[in-house]
Amino acid sequence: VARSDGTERQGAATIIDVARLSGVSKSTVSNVVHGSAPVAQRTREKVLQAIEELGYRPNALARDLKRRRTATVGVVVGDLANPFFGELTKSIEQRTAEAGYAAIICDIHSAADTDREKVALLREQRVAGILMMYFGGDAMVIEEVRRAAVPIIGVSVLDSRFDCVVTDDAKGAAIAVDHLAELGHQRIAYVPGDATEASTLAARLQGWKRALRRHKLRRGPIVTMNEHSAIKGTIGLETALASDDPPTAYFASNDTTALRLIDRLDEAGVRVPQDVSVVGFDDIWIAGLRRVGLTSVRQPVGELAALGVERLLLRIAQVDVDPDAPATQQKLAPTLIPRTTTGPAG
Amino acid sequence: VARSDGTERQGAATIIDVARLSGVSKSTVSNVVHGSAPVAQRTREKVLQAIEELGYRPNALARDLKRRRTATVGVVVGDLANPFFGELTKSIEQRTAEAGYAAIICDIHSAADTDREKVALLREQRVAGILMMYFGGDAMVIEEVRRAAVPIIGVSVLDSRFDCVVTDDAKGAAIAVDHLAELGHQRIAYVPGDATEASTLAARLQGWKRALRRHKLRRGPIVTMNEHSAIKGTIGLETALASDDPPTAYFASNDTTALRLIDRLDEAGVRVPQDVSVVGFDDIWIAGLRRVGLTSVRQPVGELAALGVERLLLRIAQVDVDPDAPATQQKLAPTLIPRTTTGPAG
DNA sequence: GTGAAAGCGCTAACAG
DNA sequence: CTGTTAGCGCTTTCAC
Repeated sequence: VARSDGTERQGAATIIDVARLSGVSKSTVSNVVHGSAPVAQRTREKVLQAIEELGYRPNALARDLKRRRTATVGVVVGDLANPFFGELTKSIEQRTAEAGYAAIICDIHSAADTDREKVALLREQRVAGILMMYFGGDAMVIEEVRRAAVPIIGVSVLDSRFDCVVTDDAKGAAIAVDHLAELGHQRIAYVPGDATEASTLAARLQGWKRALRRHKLRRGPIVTMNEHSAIKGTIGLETALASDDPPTAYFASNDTTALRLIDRLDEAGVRVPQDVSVVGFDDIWIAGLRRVGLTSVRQPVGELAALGVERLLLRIAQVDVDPDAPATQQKLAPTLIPRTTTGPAG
Repeated sequence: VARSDGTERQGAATIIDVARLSGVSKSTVSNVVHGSAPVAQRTREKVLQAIEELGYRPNALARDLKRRRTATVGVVVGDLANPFFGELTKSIEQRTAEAGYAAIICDIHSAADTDREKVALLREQRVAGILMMYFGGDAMVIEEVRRAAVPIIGVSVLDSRFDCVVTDDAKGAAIAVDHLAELGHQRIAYVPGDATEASTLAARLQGWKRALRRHKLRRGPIVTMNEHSAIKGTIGLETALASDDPPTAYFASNDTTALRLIDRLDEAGVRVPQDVSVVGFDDIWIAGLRRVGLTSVRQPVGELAALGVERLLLRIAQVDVDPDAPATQQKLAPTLIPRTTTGPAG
């Protein structure tokens, strides 16, 4: 970008550069850019041409600083590489983009990355709101957003302290167990996956327990795929298989876990579905492939994203009016998609 | 946040609020926050306490506006829901976060979302640099970033006009064809997937053609899974299967396409690998499941992300020194992972 | 060690 | 219709 003194401008053109080149004032430029006030046709053209010539783009930093609000939202996700969260994040990004918001996405890569730090970062960026697909439960996070009056919405995360849009996980677990019980299974294990968010994990566990009780079935074991996670009350897969009374069905907390479980079962020579049945949760697209054929509980991904973003936008709009409106919880209905990894109890 | 006049403060606390509460000046607060100048122990403590009390977070907008540079990068991705890009994006976000940058992620959801618009948006946000995992080839994009001196790096995208870090796609295609040729296949089809980025698609097509020639094999058909994409020179799967001389092997441009292809083959009663072999590209984790067992060309995802981000940081550091340094291209070696979807030609 | 002052680029009254 | 002005919250010399 050449300047009148012949030197190259440092950095990008500013509104002043445009004003100078077109011989008008900053305000007029601002008016043609935003259409906030009527501008004479001839003036507008001159300004537009100057903008074109200089490759001018308004500086969002300056605009937002002045306006005291940004058109940016923060998105916190536990694992983008998990296809379920990949799809959900994509869908969320689409909705926010449509609403004119840029999305700063933060993945929680390890224990070193805490949601608390991510939220602090997002606050510094003055995001208009935050969508959480992962929440560790830290009260400081709640405190931080509350005092700053930054709306926060849990998507596929349930916490009574903020608005949430979730699948009815307990019900999802229940319909999975119903399906298995109808097939005659008596010993149904639960397989929590570490790829699942904590509150979600708990709700599905709860749903599994209740459904077993409802069907008057003994509670099956909680089987973990992760050797080092020696959580009490849990047993490893080998132990489960070697027991006197091994499970004939496994309900996994999500599809990636179900898929890894089936792989281990295949490896161990346990036939699915002849010997044991497996049902997953999420219904990621891979589950639908013939060779996979995973029976799964489908979550309405698109709705989750749409309602989560809608709620966030609502909160953003009302933040000055009623920042302390009570938290709302929306639970969407899941659907069982029976496929070929479940069959009659042997 | 209570103010001295008893009212609630609007919005977040500023550096001035902190200064007032601790009885010092803005500069001193700034100094304790950044350690940019020595501050007396007692003063520092007072300031720190005020910060704590007010829940003060520096406003990144104001800081960046003043500094004339942000700690934000833009990431443009074609399809986050594709597991390959999910993994790659996750890995990239991790690297940028480690380097202290926030990532604004833009997915190209449809033809209505152009990379050009996304780049314009990112420029307005004054991102320090852009990572492109999708590029439509629009010259305006190049022009836009060039004149604004915003570094841009293609990751898994190849274009001579900017720095790129890619897998050697032609070589990947070649080793896939080599594998098939060794198994005795003579008629090898190419299956482009619309989930693959254009330059990548072209490179793999090129590699396939060359390898066939090298093996002195006739060029097989280009088979499309997408009925409406009646690109000339392409045939539908049904047509391919019904031909006098059907392919005995298919090389798909990526794993999701390969997986969908196998599903269609299964549906049509064509056995894989007994009747035909299929090899994919990317080696997403699903490919490794026993029930899937997809032979695939592995891309070094972690390296792609690491080198891409490294290169971007380098460019950002040098942007004032040498903004016009020539574009560099790094090609990483792919590896063939043979599994069970490929076998000897019948 | 600490404070005062000058902007960064922009918007939004308010005059003219 | 168009220009002037006063900041948004922060960093960064430069005095004291």
